[in-house]
Amino acid sequence: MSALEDPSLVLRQRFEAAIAAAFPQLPGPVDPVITASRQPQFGDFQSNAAMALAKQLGLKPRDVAAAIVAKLDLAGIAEPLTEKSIAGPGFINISLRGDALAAGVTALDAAGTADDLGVARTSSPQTVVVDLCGVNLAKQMHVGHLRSTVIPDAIARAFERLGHKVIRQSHVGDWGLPIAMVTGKLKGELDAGRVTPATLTLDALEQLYRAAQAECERDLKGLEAVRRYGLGPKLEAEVQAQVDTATEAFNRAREVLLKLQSHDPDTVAVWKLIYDITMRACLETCSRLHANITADHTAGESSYAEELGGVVKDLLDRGVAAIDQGAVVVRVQGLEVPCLVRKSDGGYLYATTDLAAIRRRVQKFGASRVIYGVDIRQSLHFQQVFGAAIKAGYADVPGDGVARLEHAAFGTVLGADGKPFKTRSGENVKLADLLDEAVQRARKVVDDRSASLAEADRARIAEAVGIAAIKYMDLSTERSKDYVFDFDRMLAFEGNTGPYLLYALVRTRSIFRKAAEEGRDGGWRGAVISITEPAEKSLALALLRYGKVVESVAETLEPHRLCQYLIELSTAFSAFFDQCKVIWAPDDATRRSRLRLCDITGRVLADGLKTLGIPTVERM
RNA sequence: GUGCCCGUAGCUCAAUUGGAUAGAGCGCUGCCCUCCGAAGGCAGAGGUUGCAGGUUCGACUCCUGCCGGGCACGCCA
Repeated sequence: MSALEDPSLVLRQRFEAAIAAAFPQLPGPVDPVITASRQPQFGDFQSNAAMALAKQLGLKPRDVAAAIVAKLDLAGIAEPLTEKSIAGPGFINISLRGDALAAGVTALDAAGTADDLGVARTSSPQTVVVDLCGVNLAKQMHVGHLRSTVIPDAIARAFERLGHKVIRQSHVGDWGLPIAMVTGKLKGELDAGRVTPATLTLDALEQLYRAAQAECERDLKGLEAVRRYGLGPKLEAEVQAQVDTATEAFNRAREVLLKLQSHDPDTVAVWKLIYDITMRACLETCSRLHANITADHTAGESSYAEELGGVVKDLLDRGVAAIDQGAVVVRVQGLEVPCLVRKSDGGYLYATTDLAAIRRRVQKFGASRVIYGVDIRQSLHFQQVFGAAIKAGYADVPGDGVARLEHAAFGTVLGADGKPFKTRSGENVKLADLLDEAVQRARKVVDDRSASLAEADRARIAEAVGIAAIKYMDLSTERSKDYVFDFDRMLAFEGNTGPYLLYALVRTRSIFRKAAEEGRDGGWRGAVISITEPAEKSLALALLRYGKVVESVAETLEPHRLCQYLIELSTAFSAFFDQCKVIWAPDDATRRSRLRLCDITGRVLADGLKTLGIPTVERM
C-alpha cells in the first residue's frame, strides 16, 4: 500500500520527522505509534508516542507532545492542530482533511492497481502450507469438519490475497488399522454379494465402519471382571467367546493391513472403492461450502506410508529418538510426555505421519510456514510433533532458518445445551444435513421477502444466503473459543451475520440498477471523489483500513478480524446510504462521487467476502 | 495429579497485540419510509471485564495466586 492510499503512513513520516526535530538527542527514528482513533471525538488517528518518549527522556508526557506538535507539519493531510489536540496523558489527536481522505480513496481505485483495493502484494512471496479439512475414509463429514474446512481455507485465501504461494493439504485419514478393518469388512460383504460397488453409498460405508470396529472390540475388562468376581463358568464362557471372535476379527484386520501395505491388488481395489466414494462425497460438500479444496489438495496418510520406516530410522540413527519400553520416542524439551513415533509392536502412529508430512512440506515444498487448522484438543499432539520436527531438523528451511509451524486451533461447536453439538440420539451431525437445513431456512425467508423474484433466482439466493450464514458464524468468533450453533441467530438477517453483509453488498449494486432506470448513472467512472459529510468521512476511513486488516488475518491466522471489519464497513455504508442521497444528490459532481464510493465499497465488500470464502449474490 | 484453553452488558460476541469514557448485534424504550432496498438508520437504558495482588504514566490485554467451566495427558487417530 502506498502512502497515498494509507494516510497513517503519511502521518507516520510526518511524526517521525517532527520527533527527530524536537528531540535531536534521540539516536534513531522513533515509531510514532500511529493508530486509528476508536472514538470520533478523538479524531481519526492518534499518535501514542509521547508517553513512552517522556519516560525515556525524563520529561512530562504532555510537554513531549507539545514539543512534537510544535515541529509537526501536517500540511495537506490533516486539519490544523489546536490546544485540544493534545489530550489525556499525551495523546496527539489528528483529524484528516476531507481532500486527503478523497485522495486516499481515489488511490485505492487507481488505474492498474484497482483490483488490489489497498491490499499490498507482498514483495517477498513465501510458500505457505495450510493443512485443512482432514476427513476420514468411510466417514461422513460432520460438524467438526465445518471448522477444519472453513477456517483454514479462509486463512489460505488471506495469504493468497497477499500474493503468497499457498499449498493446501488435506491430511485424509486413509490408512492404518481402522481403515484396514473396514476394508476387510467391505471385502467380505462384496464377496458374499450383499453389496455391489455401483450402489454403495458413504452412509452404508459408515455403517460398515462402525460394525467392523465393534467386531474388533475385545471386552477384556469384562473378562477380567468375570474372572475376578467369579461370576460363573457360563458367563465366563460367553465373554471368552466374545473376546475370541473379536481377537479373530482383529487379527484378520491386521492381515488386511499387511496386504494393503504390500499392494495386494484385490485388497487395494476395495480400499480404492472406499476412497473414491468417500472423497467424492466430501469434495462435493467442500464445493458446496465454497471451500477451495479439490482432489489436487489431497495428501492422505497413505501417501506417507512408505516414508515412515525411514523417518524412524533417521531419528534413531541421529540420536534424536530413543527406545523406551520397547517403543521409539522423541523427547521434547519442556514437555512431560515424549512424542511416540513407533509402538513396541513395530506399528507407526499419527505423530510419525505428521513428522513425515512436516519433512515433506518444508524440505520438498519449501514451506516457510506450515499452518494446521485442527481442533484445539490436539494442542498437545502438535506441541510434541512440532518440537520433535524442530529437534530433528525437519523444519529447517535450507539456508533460511526454521519454518514457522503453527497450530491454528479452533474450539468446539456446541448445541443449545452448551454441550458438543450432537443429534438427539447422540450421533455426530452430518455436515451435509446442516447445510441443507440452513439453505432450507434461508429459502423460507427469501420466498417471504423476495416473492417477486423468479424461482431459480430464489433457489440460488437461498443457497448463497444459507452457506454465507453458516460460514460467517463459524468465522466471526475468535477461533480458539467454542461457540453455540444456532440457526435462528445466524439467519436472523440482522446485525452481525453473513446475510447482513450480503444485504449491504446488494445495496451497493442495486443503486446502479436504480440509477440506470432514472438515467442518472453516467459519468461516475473515474469521477472526482469528494468527502465532506460525516457519513462519507466514516465510510472513507473504513475503506482505507482494508489492506491492513487482510494483512492482520495472515499474521494472526484470525479470520474473525476480517469479519469484524466487513461488518463495520457495512455499517458505515448503511449510514452513508441513509444519510447521503446518491442518485438524488444535490449536484451532478456529488452524485458521481457518491456513485463511485458505492462502487468501491461494493468491490471491497465482495473482495473481503471472497477472501473469507463466503459466496455472494447480486440481488436478494 | 500435571499441562493447555476459556471466563467481558440479561443473551451471542468484539476490543486495532499495552492506550483515553470497554464497543457491536439480539432483546428492551423511543424516534426515522409521499424520497436510492426498513434484511436499514438515529438515540436511550444496560458493566467493579470471575476474584485478589503485582508490573506500568496507562491493564480486558502482561506476571503471580486463587475461584468457576472445558479439554488433553506414551503404545487409538
